Amino acid sequence: MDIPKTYDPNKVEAKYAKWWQEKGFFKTAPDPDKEPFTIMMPPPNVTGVLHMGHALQDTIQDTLIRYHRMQGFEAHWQAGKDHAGIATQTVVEKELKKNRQPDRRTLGRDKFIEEVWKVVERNQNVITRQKMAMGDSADWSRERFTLDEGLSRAVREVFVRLYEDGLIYRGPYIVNWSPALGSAISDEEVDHRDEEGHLWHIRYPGVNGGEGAVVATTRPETMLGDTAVMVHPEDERYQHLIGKEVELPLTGRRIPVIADDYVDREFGTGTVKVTPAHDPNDFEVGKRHNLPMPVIMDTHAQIQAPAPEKYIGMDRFKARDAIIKDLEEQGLLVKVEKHQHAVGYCHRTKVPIEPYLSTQWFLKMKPLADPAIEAVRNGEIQFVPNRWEKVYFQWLENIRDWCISRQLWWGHRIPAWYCDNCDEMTVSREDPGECSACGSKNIRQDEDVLDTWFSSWIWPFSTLGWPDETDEIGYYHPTDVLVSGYDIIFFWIARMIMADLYFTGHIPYKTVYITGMIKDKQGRWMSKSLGNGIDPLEMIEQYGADAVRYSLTVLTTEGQDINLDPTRFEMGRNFTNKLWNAFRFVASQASELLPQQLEEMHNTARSMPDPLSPAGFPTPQGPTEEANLRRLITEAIEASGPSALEDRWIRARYVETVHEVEDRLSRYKMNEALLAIYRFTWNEFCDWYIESIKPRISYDANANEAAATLRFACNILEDLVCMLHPFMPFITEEIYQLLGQIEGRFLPSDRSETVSLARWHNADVQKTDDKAIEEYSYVQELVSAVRNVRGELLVAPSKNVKIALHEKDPRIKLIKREWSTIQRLAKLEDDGLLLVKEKPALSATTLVEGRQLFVPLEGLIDIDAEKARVEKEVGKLDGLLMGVQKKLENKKFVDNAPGDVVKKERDKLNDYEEKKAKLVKHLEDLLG
RNA sequence: GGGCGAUUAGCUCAGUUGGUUAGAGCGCUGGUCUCACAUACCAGAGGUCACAGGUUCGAAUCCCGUAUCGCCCA
Repeated sequence: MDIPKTYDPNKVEAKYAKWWQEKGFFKTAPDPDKEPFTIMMPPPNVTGVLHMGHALQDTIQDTLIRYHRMQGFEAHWQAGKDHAGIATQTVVEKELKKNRQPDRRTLGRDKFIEEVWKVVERNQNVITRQKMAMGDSADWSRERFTLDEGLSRAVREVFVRLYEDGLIYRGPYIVNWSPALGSAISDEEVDHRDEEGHLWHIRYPGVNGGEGAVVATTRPETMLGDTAVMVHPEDERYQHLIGKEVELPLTGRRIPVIADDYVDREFGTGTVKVTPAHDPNDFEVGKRHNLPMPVIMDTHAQIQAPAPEKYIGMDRFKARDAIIKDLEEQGLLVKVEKHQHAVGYCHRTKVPIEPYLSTQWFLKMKPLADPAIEAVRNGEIQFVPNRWEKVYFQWLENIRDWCISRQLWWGHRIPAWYCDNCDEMTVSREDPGECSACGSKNIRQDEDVLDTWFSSWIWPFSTLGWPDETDEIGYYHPTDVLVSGYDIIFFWIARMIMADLYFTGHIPYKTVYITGMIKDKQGRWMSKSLGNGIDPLEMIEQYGADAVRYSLTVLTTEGQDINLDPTRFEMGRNFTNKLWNAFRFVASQASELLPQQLEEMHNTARSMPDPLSPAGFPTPQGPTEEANLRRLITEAIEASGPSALEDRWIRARYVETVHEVEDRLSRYKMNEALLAIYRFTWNEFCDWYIESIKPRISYDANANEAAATLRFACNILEDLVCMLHPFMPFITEEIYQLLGQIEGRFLPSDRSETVSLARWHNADVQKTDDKAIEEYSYVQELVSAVRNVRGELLVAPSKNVKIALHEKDPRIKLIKREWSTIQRLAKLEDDGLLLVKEKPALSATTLVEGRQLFVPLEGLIDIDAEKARVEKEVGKLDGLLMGVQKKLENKKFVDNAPGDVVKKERDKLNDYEEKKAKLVKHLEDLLG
């Protein structure tokens, strides 16, 4: 077999990504005989490309999916994409501008939407290909899009039902307005930042030249929309003002002074201006006091009528400067103070939010929130790590109504129609042809679209065919795990739970696994503007998808943020290289030896006597020969069970590793699961097992034994790649396929076509082997001890040495049995085992299991180096002894600690003292 | 203002229910191109577990506080 010397991930990965799809291994269907395991893939925005966050979350999801698929679950990973209203529309508008095409308004709604679809279709494919490159084993044939026909129907059903249930309402309220987007946004889309601003004290003169009032404000430009001045009703300083009027500077208007206990007497002057159309609190005041509510800014936050002519058309911040200047000139600016305050920014455009009075659609959240709180409170849904539950509760318990309308074109258009004849509104599942009240055909659909999250919050069931009662809903839903980041707990996760409970009566998923966020090396968010993003595809190209997955998984711990340095992918690459070479070694030996042995079996089978014919008669041809061959093969397979100590040891360690992986995965400790496999692969299979079998497979070894050993090694390696497959799907598939091609390995007939459908070897049905582990550990300790002496005394690697043990050492039998292994690993001479009564001259001394092991180094030993080495050992023991002695001298410890703990300490004390005595004796010898 | 997280080796991070000689990868030091792998092998150095108290026979781990950094909510 021709195995390339270096592993080329790009080539291999492309091959299997394609093959898996062609074979349809990841397609699922409701199957009552199998238990489902389902994950809904968080739908990525169609605007973007894959980023590191996706790479991390997809890796975790894919690992869970592949693991369960191998365990025999109908493992369904629901793929899909999100139309991402604001993001997509913005991207397309920018693109139009860049290409000097007509802008959105000029194009008109229909033409513009056509343009968006073009971009979306282009991006859709790119994203899917990227996810396939990651190795995502999703069922792409069931992929959904939030704007496809079925999901659009589901969205409309949800809207209409909530409207009919009285939870959706429409009306004029103060909303968070993003002047950059020209749209309302929800509370969650506003970021608050503490900023150093100013508090301007402005005099509003009394109507008859009186003093009037001095108001303090952080946003003087809004004064153009003031319709009152307000004081606290019990504030004795201002009793005389209540009910009077003051002049509103720059406008020529008069406004009343009202009393409302909303006012904080301690803040500023205790007198505040009231701008009902541009401040949420003032809006409430305005309603209470029946104040007029002039809107003095347009949708781009430029001043508009009824503000004075002079300011019209000015941007709000330019207007602020102008107003301050004008007030100053008129002597009405009393004082300016520095002032720390929170400013809301549009999450997407980073532009300050304008509180803005406009007519929008809202969803009452309280009735939806209560069951969602309960579902987590009673443990039906669990967050991992569970600290996020607190965040979830905090938000739901203080929930506010959700503004769901957006002044955009790209999205689900609100299914409400207004009648031009009777002013009635029709809300309907089907597009109505006429007004539901007066029957007029003169109706217009609402111009606005719904918030994107209004379609993604029903993702777990809309993707499965809801509102129809499909088999899929009954089978896959509720799903098992949601894997997502903490940044969208409010936007998405909490809302999904609310929607599912309301519409299906079920939870959407049992577990919410919250990942950390990927930051740059210095812990900063990755962003385009900083240019510090790491492109996963670039990394895949450079290191391979398996390496990227490996590194991301290992770096993920309990939802902690990851500060990612791209060089971290080297560890993944190194691991794939290590695994590849281990495979290359075993497979190249096996593919040379096993076919030869098979050939011999054929010959033997031919010359074997027919058991039914009398001895001495010539062997007949045909079925008997085949039967003989079968017998020989069966024998060969039996012979390739674990026979040597290292076989039994590696098998036992494999079983223990499977056990560890299962345990860690069940607790979502992905990194620990993978590290267990890593250690098994590198530090046990490669460092010890392969090295141990080398004598048995070398050219001068017995051919049958070598063949059996290689068959066993191939089997272990195959088990290993199966265990690793959920984490690193590509290289494991490649190795699995190539292992299957080794002639003479005698594969079981039920061996699966692909490793992705290989059966997971559950640990609980396999046996470990304590004796093998105990004995092999001694071999390891012995070898390490000799290596330590060699290393510290700078014995040349090419130089073989001898070892000497006391003739009564209880391990001598074991050493003799495992001599070929020990000899090779410790680099000993063929006859390098000496049994002695006392220490040979000029020997280094070390301890194995507390007993002395001598390394005679005549002519090589450097007394000073050996002294230094042993003194270091003694020093270590002294440290340990001190700790133990201190404990045992403490009467309280001896009296109070559990018996076994005290005994352990006593044993340690004896052990250390014995060891020390031996080494001290050795030191004395060296000096003497 | 409320909440959460972090602080462990030069760097990036692990460390279950309190009892280990506190670990890994990278980096570092010394030695090896040993017929799978130099993306490797062998050996080694390196930590007062942020600080200060407390509980306990015993604390990196539990409790209180302080400091620094970061995030979320208001």
